[in-house]
Amino acid sequence: MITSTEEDYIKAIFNISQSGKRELVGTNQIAERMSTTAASVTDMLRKLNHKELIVYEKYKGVKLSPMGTMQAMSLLRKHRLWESFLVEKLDFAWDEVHDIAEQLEHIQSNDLVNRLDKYLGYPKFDPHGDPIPDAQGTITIRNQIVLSTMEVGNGGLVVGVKKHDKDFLNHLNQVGINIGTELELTHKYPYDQSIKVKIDNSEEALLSSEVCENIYLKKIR
Amino acid sequence: MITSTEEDYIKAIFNISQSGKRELVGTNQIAERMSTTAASVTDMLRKLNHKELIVYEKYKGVKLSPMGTMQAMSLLRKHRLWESFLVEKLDFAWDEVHDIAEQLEHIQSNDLVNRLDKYLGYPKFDPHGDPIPDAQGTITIRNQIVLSTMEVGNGGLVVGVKKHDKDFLNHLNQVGINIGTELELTHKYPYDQSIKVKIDNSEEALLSSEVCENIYLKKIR
DNA sequence: AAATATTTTTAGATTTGTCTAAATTTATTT
DNA sequence: AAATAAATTTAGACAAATCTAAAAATATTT
Ligand SMILES: [Mn+2]
Ligand SMILES: [Mn+2]
Ligand SMILES: [Mn+2]
Ligand SMILES: [Mn+2]
Repeated sequence: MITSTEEDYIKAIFNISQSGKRELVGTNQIAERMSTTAASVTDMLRKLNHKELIVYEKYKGVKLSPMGTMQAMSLLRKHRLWESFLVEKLDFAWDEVHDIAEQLEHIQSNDLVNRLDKYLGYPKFDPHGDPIPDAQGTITIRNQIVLSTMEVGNGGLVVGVKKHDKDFLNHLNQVGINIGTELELTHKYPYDQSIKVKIDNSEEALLSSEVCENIYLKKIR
Repeated sequence: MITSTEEDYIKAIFNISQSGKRELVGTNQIAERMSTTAASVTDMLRKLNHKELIVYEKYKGVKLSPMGTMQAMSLLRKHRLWESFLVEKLDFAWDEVHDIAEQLEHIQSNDLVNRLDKYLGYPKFDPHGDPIPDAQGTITIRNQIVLSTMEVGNGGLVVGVKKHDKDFLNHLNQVGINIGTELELTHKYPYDQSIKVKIDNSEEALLSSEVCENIYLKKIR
């Protein structure tokens, strides 16, 4: 048995190790992600280690064990399937679903998640373009580049976003960018790394480097 | 803020006071329903009383306050809408949904439950025939009688069941009774209050008094 | 009305997840 | 390499929800 608090820690460890470069995740990183104290994290790490969900050496840092990784996949699967349900079936916007999915992912029932998967038509990606692990925990990998690394003159389709917070997604809504939007890079300003893009072959928009670093594209030319 | 444990106690108090005759609910009744000890219940009653969700006098028993009743309605609404979703959309059987809904009812989001309601087409009753409170907490009352009180020669449509446990619902499945099934009472055995019914105008079945006391009918003649 | 039985509450512990403050270890500077 | 800074762990405490055993209140029986 794993508690939903433990599940949240597992997910935090997975997310941090995905986004960062180092293999081992630090106590303070987890504390910041979970909005808690380093002391609380140490307590929990001891517990997760005892349950063999993580590999942990005092002062060295932590990584998920094979069992922990499976748990993380199961959680991502549930989180992303529920987000897909909320957007596809209940007409939520992509910036409204994260907090609700954060609760729904803890519902315990394998039957439920598999039926939900079937009901949604076995989607491969969630409303933010993140891959949905299948029932075996396997993830579809997609060819994608970060917008900030693209050259002037090239273009692509928006397939995902790196950040999921309301403020960022809302900004994209305002600019007119969503999953599936076509972008063509028309100009780069070296001074602050901001860029100009043509959106769906019509209006142009200026995007800050902050924004460019958080948008994934599938190149089309 | 109300915790999901508190929510479960509120629901237990509501359910007990509905099924029983007395207005006030006792500590032991709650303890049995919640599979916990009387001491734990007393602790929680003090807490719920402090939050003004119940009206509580030491040793006297307890009832829901107006605020507590509202909370109970909100919970029933969520529980029953989720059960409807599981059966209508995910093809669960009516005897498989209770435990999952027991978890889903604690998800916090008014927007979610109202969108779910709309998505399901504003159903008035759940898969067990229980009324679903609307967004204002109002319940549709239905004309129904308990099968055990019906006279020989009369008939009706099954509109609900009093118990929700797997074993009981499974038994009904085996006999061929579900919501909407037509029953005609053909014989009563005074010895043990068991009865014979004609199901959907074809086969006959024998039902024990235990079963008859837990089936609600809408009389058709 | 007294004795007995039942129900309910209190007292004192336990587990889980959390916190602050202090101590320890590791990393970085000088 | 010593000093300083940063990261991490330990110590000790707290709130929530639970438990067992004992005490107190209420209900029932004689
Ligand atoms: Mn999310
Ligand atoms: Mn997502
Ligand atoms: Mn139910
Ligand atoms: Mn029901």
